[in-house]
Amino acid sequence: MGFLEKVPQLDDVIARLECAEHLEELQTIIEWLRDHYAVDDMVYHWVSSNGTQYGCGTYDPKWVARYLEKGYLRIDPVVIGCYQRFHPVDWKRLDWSGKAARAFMKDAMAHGVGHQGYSIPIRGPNGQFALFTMSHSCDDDQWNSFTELNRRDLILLAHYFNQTALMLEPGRKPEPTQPLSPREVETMTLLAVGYSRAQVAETLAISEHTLRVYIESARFKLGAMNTTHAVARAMARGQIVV
Amino acid sequence: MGFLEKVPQLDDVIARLECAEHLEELQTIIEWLRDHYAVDDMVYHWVSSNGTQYGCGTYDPKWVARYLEKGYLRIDPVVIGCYQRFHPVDWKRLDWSGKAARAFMKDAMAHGVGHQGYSIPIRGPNGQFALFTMSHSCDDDQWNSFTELNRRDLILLAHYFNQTALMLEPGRKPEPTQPLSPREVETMTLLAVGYSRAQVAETLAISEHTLRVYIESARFKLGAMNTTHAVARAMARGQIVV
DNA sequence: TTTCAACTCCCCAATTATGGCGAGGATGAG
DNA sequence: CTCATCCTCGCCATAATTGGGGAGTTGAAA
Repeated sequence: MGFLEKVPQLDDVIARLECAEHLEELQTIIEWLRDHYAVDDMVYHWVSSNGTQYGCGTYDPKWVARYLEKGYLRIDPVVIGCYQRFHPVDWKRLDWSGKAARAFMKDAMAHGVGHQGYSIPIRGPNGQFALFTMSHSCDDDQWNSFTELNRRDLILLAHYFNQTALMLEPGRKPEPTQPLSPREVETMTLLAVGYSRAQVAETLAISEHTLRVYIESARFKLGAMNTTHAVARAMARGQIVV
Repeated sequence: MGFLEKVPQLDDVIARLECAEHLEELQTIIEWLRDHYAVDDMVYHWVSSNGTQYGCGTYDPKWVARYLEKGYLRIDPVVIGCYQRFHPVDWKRLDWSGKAARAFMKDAMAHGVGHQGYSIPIRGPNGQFALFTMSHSCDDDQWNSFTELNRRDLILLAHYFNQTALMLEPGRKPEPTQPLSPREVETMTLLAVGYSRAQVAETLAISEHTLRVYIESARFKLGAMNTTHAVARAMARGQIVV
């Protein structure tokens, strides 16, 4: 029997997610889900611009604090593995070799994290990255039947959950994106694919002096310190497609 | 009545998607869907590293050729709009002001693209970006009832479809991502957020000479021409989180 | 134990990017 | 018609980046 199979209220959950306006609501919903479906933990948890982890669902606060303090974000095979993947993934299929990873797992289990887990990666338009995770301490058979039977529900849930979480993410909204002019976009794009200023000027058939005007105005619009920063921001904000 | 509402075979479709190994299969499935659910067009369509559009579902090949030739990828409000969004979006809610956008729409409709549309953005781990689009020529009321009733099915479908399309995307796989060392990652990350070399060196408490070694080796590993290019590639490949 | 990758430091000269200045024509929105 | 924005071009001096060398230590994996 799957855990979520018996959830006719999935619609209600999604409806609540769709109109959620604060992170606290996500917390409430996720705790409700956990309690009703006997999963040890259901967690949304996301990573963003500076590698910060903003939200953490129902993990023990002590564990969350330790996780952040120890910088586990850059060690945790779940985060690292999902960051490069398209698909939802069972923790067992991740790469747990490596000393740091094993030490991390040991520490996690000492803090009450289940040894079975399933995480679904979702990405936002500006490089935001979120995980929706379920964990449990049951045996392999039970766990497999859970994930196999309910993948579809879980994906839908994760999709709504993470989308909501990413949209509500603090510190993202007050970044008004000033549009770049077509020439500026071309300039930034060519720089991003490795052209030097001289090459870009030649490609666009303009003088290098003119090119500089574009770079500087783009840098200004993007609030960037230098060309590299400007290109990085333009990419991160989706203003250029590279 | 929704279009997809009557689709008990959704499960079959997803099962086929899950085991698809070639792009042709997606084409087949999408044509089947279109025929059965009376949507003028169902399209998967994706954008990638160099802004190329690799796959295009069931649009008229003439239109696809024209689209590519004219560089509509950088004009199309559907692509531009969805690229910055989390949520599925109705074409009506996009920004169609601007001369280029209107000219594009006119051209599109002249080539048989419906005036109603709904697109769902999905992203992959390395900056890949895909759209799953449905279009139709019905009136607003019919269209609204379609999108409102079936959003959930569509999202699931889009999720599987785009994920599959992105995974099968040609030209992505043979790009072996050479891992960056921790120091290199730190270097690239700090450069991406606007630090100059001197500032990065100071932050990492190493000499600027050492820093140069990292930058150069990262550039080498990433196959980049210069620092800006290296940072752009590292970002695009998800090797740094900015 | 050896080997390999990562981390650290140094020099010099050439190339490239940047900062600040000014200026004219085209185009589209109000 | 006017204002704003975009596109285009120029100069000069300074600051920053890059290319090409070489070399020692540590630590983990084979």
